[in-house]
Amino acid sequence: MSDDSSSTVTKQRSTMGRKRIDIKKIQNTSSLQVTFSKRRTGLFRKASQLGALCGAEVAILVFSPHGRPFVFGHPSVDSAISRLAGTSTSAECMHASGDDEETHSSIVQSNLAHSGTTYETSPDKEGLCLRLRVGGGGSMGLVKEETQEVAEAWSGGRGFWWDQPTEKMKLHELKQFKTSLEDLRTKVGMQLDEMARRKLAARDFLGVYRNGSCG
Amino acid sequence: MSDDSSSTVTKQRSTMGRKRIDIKKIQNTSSLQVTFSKRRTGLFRKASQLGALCGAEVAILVFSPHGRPFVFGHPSVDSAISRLAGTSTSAECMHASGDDEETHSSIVQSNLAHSGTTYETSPDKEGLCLRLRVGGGGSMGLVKEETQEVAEAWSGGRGFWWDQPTEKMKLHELKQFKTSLEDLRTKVGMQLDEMARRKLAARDFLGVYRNGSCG
DNA sequence: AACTATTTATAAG
DNA sequence: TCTTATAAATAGT
Repeated sequence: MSDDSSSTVTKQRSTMGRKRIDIKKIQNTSSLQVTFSKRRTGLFRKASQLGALCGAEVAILVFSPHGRPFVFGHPSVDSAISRLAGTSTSAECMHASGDDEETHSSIVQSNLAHSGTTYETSPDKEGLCLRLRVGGGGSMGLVKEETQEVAEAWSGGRGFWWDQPTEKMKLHELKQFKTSLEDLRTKVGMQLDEMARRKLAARDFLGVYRNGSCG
Repeated sequence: MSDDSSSTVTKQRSTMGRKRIDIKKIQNTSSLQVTFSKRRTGLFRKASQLGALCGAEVAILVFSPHGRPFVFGHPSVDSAISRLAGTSTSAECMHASGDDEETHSSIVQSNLAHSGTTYETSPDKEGLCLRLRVGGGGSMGLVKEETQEVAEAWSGGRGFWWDQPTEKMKLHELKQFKTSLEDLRTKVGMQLDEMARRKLAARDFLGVYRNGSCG
């Protein structure tokens, strides 16, 4: 607006700006990687916002085209899926558990990939660290060692600790994840039973009232 | 630009436009619901785009603040999580399986909630329906019944079929989901073993070369 | 990784 | 649900 206006100096745009793209598989390998990276980040950001704004439980699993797994959970990496499982069983209980002591502000993100484990937290980084310490129950004798590595990474000062290649923490995460999955599977199984039970109950109900006045 | 310009008629803006918001829990119940709905839709859209653009496998679980579960999977509802599990085992196999016959164009969405099971597809609704027919293997003798209900819902014409209260299909989905989870758990367990194995290998490697010239 | 023109998502109404 | 003004995400460089 406030430039010299009528000059003929056609100022070169530094970029062509964003272009519209078709939503179909990107063929160029390098741009695919860039896009995947950007969009996965964006997806996780959106998920964390959904969790924070609405108090929703969110879990995302993404496998990159190369096969690397990425996991996102709100409100925390090691509890999101299990909490999700916990609330998934019965809708009746959910209203209550959905609102209690949510750590809405925490944004947690985990890459289980070879590229290294990553976590991000907004405010309560210490809370996350603590959570990691408390961790999986430690019956495998590795938890302490992992915790140590986490702690060291934290106190490192320069560079974010999630940039450290922490093989041990990846193991830790996977253990958590596995446990959570087992829990979730159990809960889903219970819900199946519950639904089967209700179906039978409904059948009985319909049987009893099939000539009744409740229609 | 081309309106009567110098008139003093200050045209009322129909809206104040979008406003910036803090990412913290929305207190107003109704706006929370609206926001949850919009943003969950947006999240699923982003996920489907990520899947389509990059050939990534994506699974999302969301529990609304009210406790209703929503599931998204790419490339399809009943296969996404299991495919995810299938590709999660070894990175080597993934590159291959990531590219074959992806139904990138399909956007599939499922609500397991009481509000009724919902699916959405962009182009290949019939493909989805077919997929549902082929479904879980049917050793429980319920699949056929479920399929029937799906088919009926489809042919209903007016109103989207996912508005139908299809208790049976929810059962179907849950079965699929449970199976997928079992598979995924198994695969995660295998990956744990794999990582443990690699760690030992690395230790051996480091042991062998601890005095070598590779540093 | 940073930049920016543009598209896309979405808060309000 | 529909619209609109604006914020936010992101494609291409």
